[in-house]
Amino acid sequence: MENITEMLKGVLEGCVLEIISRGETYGYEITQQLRALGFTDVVEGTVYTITMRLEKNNLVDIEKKPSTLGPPRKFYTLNAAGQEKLEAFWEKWEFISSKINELKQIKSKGEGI
Amino acid sequence: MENITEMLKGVLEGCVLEIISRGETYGYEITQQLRALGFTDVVEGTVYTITMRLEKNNLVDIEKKPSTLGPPRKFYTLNAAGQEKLEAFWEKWEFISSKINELKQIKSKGEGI
DNA sequence: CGCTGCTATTCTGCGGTACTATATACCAGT
DNA sequence: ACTGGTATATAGTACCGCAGAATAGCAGCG
Repeated sequence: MENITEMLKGVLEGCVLEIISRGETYGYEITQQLRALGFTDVVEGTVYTITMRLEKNNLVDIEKKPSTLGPPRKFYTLNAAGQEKLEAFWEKWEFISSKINELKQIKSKGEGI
Repeated sequence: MENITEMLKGVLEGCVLEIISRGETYGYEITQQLRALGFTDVVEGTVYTITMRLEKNNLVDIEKKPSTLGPPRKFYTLNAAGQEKLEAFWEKWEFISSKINELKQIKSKGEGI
């Protein structure tokens, strides 16, 4: 999918929160999971800026662990604030999603508002 | 709904395209339709920047008509390029929407990817 | 040992988008 | 004259995802 970057704004962070909420994980793995999901063009740098933001806003706890496959990994887990943020994300998504689909349905029915 | 602004990026333009596609309309009316849809915090300035962008990218045709209720209105209609852009928007929306809902379903099922 | 390749984090600057706030214009009602 | 609704226009700000590169650690190969 080409050029979806603008539509990912505000959405990608929510995805990262959701992925972290499923269990302790680190930046590189998050990137790969996003790619597996279908967002194939997501690069490490993008995820990094998001995790940095989560750190800055105190939404995650951090633990550094050594790896046999390279440099040490920074593992993230959601804290209480992060959980709240995640729930807020899903509420916002529900809201916007329903509104857009409403608009789309009106489209298919060919009616005005 | 509070602070959904970041998640509206890239989406709002698509909504405006869709609204215009239903028939000739102008900035102020578009704003009101978006509010009626549920995006209550959208203001004229925001819509204006979008319509300006549509103009700049040659996605709309413009016709100025007098109004008895105030200054003249600038009516917009989609041209061929605008129609294409609109279709591309819905495709992107379908894509992202399905991916996010997939993530959400995994969430509710409590499974990993 | 030097090279390549994979894993993994970090840093910086950029472009695009919505929002804020304000100015301007026109008309109707009081 | 003044307020309020309609309507377009503009400058400035904040935020987010992305590109691109640097750095680090380990394994395998010739």
